[in-house]
Amino acid sequence: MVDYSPPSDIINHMVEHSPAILDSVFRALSDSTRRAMLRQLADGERSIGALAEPFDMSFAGASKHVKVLEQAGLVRRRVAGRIHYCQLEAARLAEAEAWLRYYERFWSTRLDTLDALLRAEDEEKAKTEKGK
Amino acid sequence: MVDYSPPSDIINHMVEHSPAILDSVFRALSDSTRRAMLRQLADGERSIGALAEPFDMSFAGASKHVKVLEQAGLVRRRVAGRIHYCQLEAARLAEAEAWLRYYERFWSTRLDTLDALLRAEDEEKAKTEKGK
DNA sequence: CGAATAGTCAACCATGCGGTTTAATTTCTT
DNA sequence: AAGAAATTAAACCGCATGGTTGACTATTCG
Repeated sequence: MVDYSPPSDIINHMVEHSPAILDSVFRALSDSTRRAMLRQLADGERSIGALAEPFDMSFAGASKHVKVLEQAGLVRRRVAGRIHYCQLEAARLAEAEAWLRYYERFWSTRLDTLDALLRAEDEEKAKTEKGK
Repeated sequence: MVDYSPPSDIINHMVEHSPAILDSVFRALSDSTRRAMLRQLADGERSIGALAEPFDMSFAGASKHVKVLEQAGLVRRRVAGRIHYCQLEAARLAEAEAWLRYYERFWSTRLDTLDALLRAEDEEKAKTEKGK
């Protein structure tokens, strides 16, 4: 059985990776407006205007939120004419999750239920979200 | 096969739970000093002083960080005489992780490798960390 | 061309943050 | 009882934040 485990400096890199990146990712996630934007983006590409619409907030305000998400690497922007389309970017969220997951091991693990619960909702969500 | 899947309002509760709580948790995690403190706490209870020690920072400064962690529900405090002992509190980290995990499904899933990688390091870490 | 649309930029405001210092409180030690 | 130790509290500083408004740029539509 070959040892596929990575050198521990890679692990260390992931656990206290580039602190600045984790800083910006967690910071970006610490605002419920931005989290809601990410949730919208989970359903696919959205223009800035479309992202702004659900919130009682100026266009410029939304634009600033998107910039925060973008600078944290959570969102990629594709400019098409005068419209800026935003897309979820997985990698950075994955880093944040990796950080959390690392610590999961140290706590008691009642988290598994929670996890299962979310995964169970998988198909169901996919269905119900269709008619939005 | 019985349906164990929870009503979707529970899921909703978990995905955009109490926004204020997720706000405070992610905010607390957005500072590398506080993340380092949590990492210390992953090895067990620590006094405020012990938590402050690795950082070139005043006692009061560290105390404020701990308060942020505490108010986010990430840390519990046990006062014994003049010493305040801090302990990792799993639940809130779990909520944050649940939020992230929910979105994981929407991205591509190269994250599994990352996960496996961290879990592989499991025993190894336990060994090497002994001589600290 | 001219007007509407999508978005940014800059200035501004109030608030909060990370950090300090100094003072106060409580507990342990002697 | 006196003093040291562990910690909080309060006041303060500089800077970032979330939000606004108003002016500006670029693109599309008629």
